[in-house]
Amino acid sequence: MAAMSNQLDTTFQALADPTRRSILTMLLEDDMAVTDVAAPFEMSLAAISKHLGILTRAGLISQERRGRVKWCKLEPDAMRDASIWMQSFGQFEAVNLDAFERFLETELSDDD
Amino acid sequence: MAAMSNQLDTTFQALADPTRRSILTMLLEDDMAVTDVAAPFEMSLAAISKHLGILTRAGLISQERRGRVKWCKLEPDAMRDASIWMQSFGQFEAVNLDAFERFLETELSDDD
DNA sequence: GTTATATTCAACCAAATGGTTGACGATTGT
DNA sequence: ACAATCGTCAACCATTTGGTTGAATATAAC
Repeated sequence: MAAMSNQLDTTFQALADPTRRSILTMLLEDDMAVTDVAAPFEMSLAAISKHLGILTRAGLISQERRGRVKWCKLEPDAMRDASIWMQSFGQFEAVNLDAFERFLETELSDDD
Repeated sequence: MAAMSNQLDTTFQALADPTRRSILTMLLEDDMAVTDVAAPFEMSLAAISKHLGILTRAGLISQERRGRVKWCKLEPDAMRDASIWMQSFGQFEAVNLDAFERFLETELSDDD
C-alpha cells in the first residue's frame, strides 16, 4: 500500500540493516568518500551506493560532491526522534559506553 | 543472503512498521488480548496476529495464553540495546570522542 | 585527447514483507 | 450437544528490499 511513511518508519527501516549500521559506525570516525565506504564490504559499489541513498533519504547522513568524489557525513541528529520514541517506553540507564562497545563488537564481528 | 540477523536487525525491523509501533504504544497502558489489540485497526485479525508474532520474536512483547484468550504484554527491556546503540551516536559529540575513536580503531583493525 | 577514477543508473532477479481469505483447533457459554 | 468466540495456519498475492551486472556520466590525470 501507499505506505505514507513517516519519519520513524524511515529511520527505523534504515537502521534495520547491518550494512547500513556498519556504515554509520564507520562514519563516526570521519567523513568518507563513497568508494572508501564500500571498500570493507563484500558487495558491489552499486549496492553500497543504494544503501547510502537510503541513509541519505532518512537524513542519517548527508552527501556533498566535491569534484568527482562524493563525501558522506554522519548526521546523528536524525536519530533523535526515534531515540526519544524508544526512551518513552522506559527509562534506560543513561548511555552506557561499555554496553555500546559490547554491541558494537557483536555488530562488527557478525556481518560478514 | 546470509541473513545472519542479529538482535539489532530484529529490533529495528520490528519497530519500522507503524502498526507495530501503535500496538506497542497501546500496550504501554495495559496488557491486552489479541482481539482487543486488533480492534482499532482496519486490517484482519490474522494480519495483527502476524504483527504480534513479529513483536514476540523480537522480544518486544510476550504472549501468555489463559483459556482461549492470549494476553499481550509489553517488554520494553527489549528496546534497551537498540536504544543504547542509537543514543551513543548522539552522545559522542558531547562526551569522550577521543576515547571512543581509539576504541573504534582497535575494533576495526581487528576485523575478522 | 585519451584514459582512468568515482559514482550513479537501468534492468533484472530472488527473497522478504505485509496484506488477504477460508479453514481449522481449542475453549467457553447455552 | 451445539453454537459462538479466540486465535492461528496455509495458501495465495502484490509490493518492497537488497543484491547483481553492464552501460552511462562526470571529473581528474596524463
